[in-house]
Amino acid sequence: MNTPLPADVPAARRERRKQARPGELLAAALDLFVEKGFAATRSEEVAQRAGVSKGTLFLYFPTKEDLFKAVVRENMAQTITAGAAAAQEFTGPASELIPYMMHLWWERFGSTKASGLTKLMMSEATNFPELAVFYYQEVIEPNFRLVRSILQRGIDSGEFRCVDLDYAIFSILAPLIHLVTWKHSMGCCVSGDLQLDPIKYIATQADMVVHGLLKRNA
Amino acid sequence: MNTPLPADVPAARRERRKQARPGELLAAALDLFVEKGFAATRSEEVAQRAGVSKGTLFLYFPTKEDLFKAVVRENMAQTITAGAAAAQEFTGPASELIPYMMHLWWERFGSTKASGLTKLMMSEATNFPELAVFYYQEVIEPNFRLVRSILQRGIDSGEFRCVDLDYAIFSILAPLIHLVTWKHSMGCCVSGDLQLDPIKYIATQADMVVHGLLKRNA
DNA sequence: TATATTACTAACCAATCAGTCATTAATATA
DNA sequence: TATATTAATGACTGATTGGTTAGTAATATA
Repeated sequence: MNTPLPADVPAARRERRKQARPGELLAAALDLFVEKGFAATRSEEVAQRAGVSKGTLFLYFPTKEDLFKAVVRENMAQTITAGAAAAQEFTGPASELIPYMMHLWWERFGSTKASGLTKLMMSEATNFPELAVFYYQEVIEPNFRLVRSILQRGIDSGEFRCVDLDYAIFSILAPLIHLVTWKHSMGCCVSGDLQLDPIKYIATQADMVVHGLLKRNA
Repeated sequence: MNTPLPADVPAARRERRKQARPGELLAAALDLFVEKGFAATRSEEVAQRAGVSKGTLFLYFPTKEDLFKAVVRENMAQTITAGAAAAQEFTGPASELIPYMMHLWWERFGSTKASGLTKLMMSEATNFPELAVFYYQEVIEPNFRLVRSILQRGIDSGEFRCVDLDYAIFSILAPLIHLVTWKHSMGCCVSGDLQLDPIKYIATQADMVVHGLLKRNA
């Protein structure tokens, strides 16, 4: 009866910050989608983590799907072009460009939270076909082109064997994709014995693919 | 009022087949889980496809999670040991064993419906940690051992360079996993231009990794 | 044919959760 | 200070769906 109400504990003041909300919601959604997947993430949780009510979330993103799409779009825009520029500037032989680019990729993308989107897209592709197409055009295809151009460079310079580029690119990409995919799936569960060192993993894979590409000195 | 009931159209007779149900339910669940993912698959759909009511499904599998676990266990048991036997019997050099095993893997597993479980486990690992551990122990770890032994064979015979086995195995495994993962995710959506020929893909990857492993003839 | 057993069903329940909307309060403006 | 505007809330809803159970009918047995 007489128990006083929690008084006016600030209890999260009701702030009006129209500018900041979308970004904060997207960041919270990225965290949770990566951590729990799309279906298992409750929209109220996203709102909570962003420090707003569920109503506010739907004020900025009409549906959960729209939120998901915005998360993917948001976090893919930047990293795409940066790599191409780095490759352009590199002046050494292709056999050194490959390990360089692979390490750069890890540093700029693989080791960041955004790499969780790789697994996320894989998991949800069939449930969001249009988004998968977007992701393919905006992320995958550009990466294919970049890797293809690097291989072409090595072939043109006479370093590399003449391989079918459309298939050889996966010797570089598959190990990288596998690394981040593992990190965000099995890697969380079997914390046991087999801990991979990402740097060593990439160094090994780069070495292997370069050896695989180099012409054999007769 | 007088509209006659649908008479006694057979309308799916009510059969009692205790023996056959579990297998049929597992088959239906495999189809749907692979096609739509765990969360997006409705248990009633599974029952329907198996030709029974939802109640019957829960008669044989107490929860949806149990059904999922049973599907994974069911479809992983066989394929594991077959590969090891094939490797044992092979008598040629390791450089030929690798492409042989990779093609065999495609024929026996990659091209079958069961390969969808690879992607499924990846997607659901964090939601089913215990199942992920099971999958790791029963599927992944044995495969690691098999590939490691193949590489060891090539090193022992003097064909291959001395590489770190725990990392080199991914030069073989990552491209294979990537192939089936792609097939069951992006592959469904971007039916467009880039159609990979699995056989050629595997041949290319095998060639690349063998080149990467072989000692360079001075 | 009569009775007992149980595989199977379908209607049902309870919980979950995406999305809504009337209300509230923080700011802008007069 | 008074009024208008709108960002933010949270209680609510409607639809979905995992799981239950009382009852039904197919088989076994006598």
